[in-house]
Amino acid sequence: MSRDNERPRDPAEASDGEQLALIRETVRKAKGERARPRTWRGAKLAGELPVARVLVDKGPVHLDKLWDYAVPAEMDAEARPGVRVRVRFGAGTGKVREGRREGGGLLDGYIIERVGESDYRGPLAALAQVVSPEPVLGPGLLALCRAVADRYAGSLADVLQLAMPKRNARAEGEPSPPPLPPPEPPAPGSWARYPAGPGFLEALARGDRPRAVWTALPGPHWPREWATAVAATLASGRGALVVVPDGRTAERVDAALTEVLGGPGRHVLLTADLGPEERYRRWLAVSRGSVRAVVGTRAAMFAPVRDLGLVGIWDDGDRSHSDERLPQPHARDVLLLRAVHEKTGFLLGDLGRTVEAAQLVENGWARPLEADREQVRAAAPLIRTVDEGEVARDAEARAARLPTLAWQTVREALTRGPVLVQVPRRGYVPKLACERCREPARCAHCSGPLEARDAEHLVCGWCGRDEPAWHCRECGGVRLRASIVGARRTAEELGRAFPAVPVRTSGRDHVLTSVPDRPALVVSTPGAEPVAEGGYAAALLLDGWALLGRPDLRAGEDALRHWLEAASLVRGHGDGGEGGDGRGGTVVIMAEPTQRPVQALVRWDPAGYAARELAERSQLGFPPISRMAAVTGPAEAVAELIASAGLPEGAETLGPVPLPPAPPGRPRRPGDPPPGEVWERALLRVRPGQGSALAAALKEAKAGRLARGEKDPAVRVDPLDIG
DNA sequence: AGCACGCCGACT
DNA sequence: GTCGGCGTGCTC
Repeated sequence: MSRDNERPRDPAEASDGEQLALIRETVRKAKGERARPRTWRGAKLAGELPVARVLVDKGPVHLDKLWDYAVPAEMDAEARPGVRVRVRFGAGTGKVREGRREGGGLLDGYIIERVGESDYRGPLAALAQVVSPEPVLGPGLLALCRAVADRYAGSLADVLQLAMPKRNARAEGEPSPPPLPPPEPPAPGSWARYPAGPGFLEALARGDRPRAVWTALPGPHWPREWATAVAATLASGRGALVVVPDGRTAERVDAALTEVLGGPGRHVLLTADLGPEERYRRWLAVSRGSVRAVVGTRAAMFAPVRDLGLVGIWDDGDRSHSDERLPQPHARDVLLLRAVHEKTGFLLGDLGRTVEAAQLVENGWARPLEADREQVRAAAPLIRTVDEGEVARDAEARAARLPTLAWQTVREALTRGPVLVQVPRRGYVPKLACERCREPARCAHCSGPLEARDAEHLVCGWCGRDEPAWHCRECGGVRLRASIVGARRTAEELGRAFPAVPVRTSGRDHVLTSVPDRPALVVSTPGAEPVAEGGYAAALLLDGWALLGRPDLRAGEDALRHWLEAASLVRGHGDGGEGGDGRGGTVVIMAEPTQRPVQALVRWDPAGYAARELAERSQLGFPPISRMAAVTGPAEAVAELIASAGLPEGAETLGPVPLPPAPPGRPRRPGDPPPGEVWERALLRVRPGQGSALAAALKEAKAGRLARGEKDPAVRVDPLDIG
C-alpha cells in the first residue's frame, strides 16, 4: 500500500488531523488564558496512546528533541513507532487568514514512541500524514543511532540521515521474499590455515560471540573466508553483517557468499551504486527479516539485520570507512558499538593491522587470529628493497628510470606472468622534495605543498604564495627534486622499455577489476590494483619514500597498508601461488630499508609494526589511546564552544591554529572553511578512558549554543588527519 | 530556518 | 503618533 504521492490537501477539505490543528488555532485565539492541551472535545483522537513522539528529520530543528503530536483516530492503526510521518512545524506561529493557515511547512520525521499524554504544556498539533505504515526505524536501529550520536557528539537527526535509506514507494509496495532456513555449518576450508580459524567458525555456528582481529594471509582466499564466517553465523540461526571499503571488494565478497551459501537467497549486497530503488528494496528485505546476511560499503554498517550474530569489517585502515558527513562516524567504531549493544561476535579482518586494531588485541577485547610464520612465509612473496638512488647500469633501465635490480626483476617476471607497478597517486604526496633528505618541500606560511611553476619559481599549492628562497627545514638543503612520476608517465616509460608487453593502467578514473594470467605491465595507484587471475609474477612499488614523507600521523601505517595490499596480489614465495608455474613471486620496493614500515613489509609483520606504533603513540599521548576531538570553525565560535564545554578533568586544548585552506579541487568537507574565510582548528585531548566524557561535554556545549548554521563550529571526534 | 513579538529611532 | 530596523525566542 502506497500513499507516497498523496500531497497535503486543501484546508477546505481538511482531514481530521488538519481539523485538530485548526481547532487549536481557535483555542489560541481565545486570548488571555493559556490553552489547556489534551482536552480535545469533539475531535476524534486515537483511543489508546493518543500522543506520538516524533523526531523531526530535516529542517531547522535538528536538535535531539522529540516533538509531541496528537494522533487522529483515523491514523491510529498506522501511526506505530518507527514509521515515517509528516508533521506541520511552526504552524502555531503562522498567520491565519480566511481560515487558511500560512507558514509552518510539512517536515519529515519518524514516530519514536506512542505515549498516553504529553509533557508539553500547550495545545498539540496533529500528525499531518503517516507516509507509510512500514516501521523502518525499529528499536534496535534507533538505539544504535543514539549510541553513535553520543559517541560522536552529534545529533540523532544527523545520524539518522546516514542510517536511513531514502524511501521508494514502489520497492516498499512489493512483498519481500520469504526467508530461507539457516544453512548447514560450512567446512572451514582455507580457515584451516589459521590455528584458531576452525574454532572461531565453530563458535559462530553454535551461537557464541567470539571476537577476533584477523590478520589475513596474502593471496586470494580472504573473500571466501569472509563468506565462510558469515555462513557459520547463519547456521546458528543468526544474522551477519560485513562492511568493506569499496563496491569492488563488496562484489568479491558477495560472489563468494553466493558460492558458499549455494545461491543468492540468503544474503544481499548493499552498495551505493545499486541505485536508490534497488537499494531500498534490499534494505527492506533485511529490515523485514527475509534476508539475514549483508555485505556492503560504509552505509551498510547501519543495516537493521535481525538477530545479529556477527559484525565484520575488512581493511579498517581505509579512509572510506569514515563517513564524510557529520558526525563522521567510522565503520569500525559503529560496528564495535553494535557488537557490544547487540551482543554479537566481531571480526576485524585486514592484510595488515591498524593501530586501533592493535589496541583491541592489546586490551584483550579481541583475540588475534593469525597464521603461523610458516604459513605466512609460504603465502607471501619475496620482498626486496632497492635504493632508488642507485644508478642503473643498463641503458634500458636508465630509460625506464629503474635501478638495475628492479629492471631485472621485472624483465624476468614478465616471462612468467603479469607484473604490477604501484605508483603513488599524484596530489596524494608532495610534488617536490629536498634532494638531500627527501623531506617534502612545504610552504613556510601554510605548510602546503610547493610546486614548480617554471624552472625559476616555486609556488604553494594551497595558499598560492611565491617561495623565493626555499631551504629544507630538516637538513638545510637548498636543492629540490621532482618527487614522483605519475602513473601515466610511468606507464609510457615502461611501455617504451618493454615494447613487446602490453601496458595497462588502473586508477581513480577507471579501475580494472582483474587482469588475465598473461605477461603484462599493470600500472596502478594504491587501492586500485586489479586482481591477477593466477597472481602477479612480481610487483614494483615505486616512490616508497614519498608515501612515507606525508605529514600525517598515519603516513607509515598507510604506506605499509598500500604495500601489503599490492604485495598480497603477488604469487606466494613458498608455494608458487595458485595457478602459478611453481616459482614464487617477488616484490621490489624502492624505499629506504631502515624505515620501520619498509622493514615490516620485508618481514611481513604488520602486527609487530602496529604494536610498536601503538606503544609509541601511547607514550606521545596520541590517539587511539588518548582520545581527541577537533573543533573547527570561525575563531570566536571555536573559542566559545571550548570555553562553554565542561571538559573532563585533565583535558588539554591544543591550539587553536589557523586552518590551512582546503586544497583546491577537493570537494568541500565538513570542517573545511568556506572559500575566502579563515577558520581555526583546536584539538582537544583527554586521557585514556575519557573519550565518552569528552564527547558528552562537546555535545552538551553544542546543544547549549544556539543552532546558527555556519557560525557553529564543526566537531569531529577521533579526527583522522591531525598532522 | 521562518516567523512573531518587542523595543528603539526617523518619518508623515 | 506610526513605520520599520533586526535582536530574542518559539515552534509539539
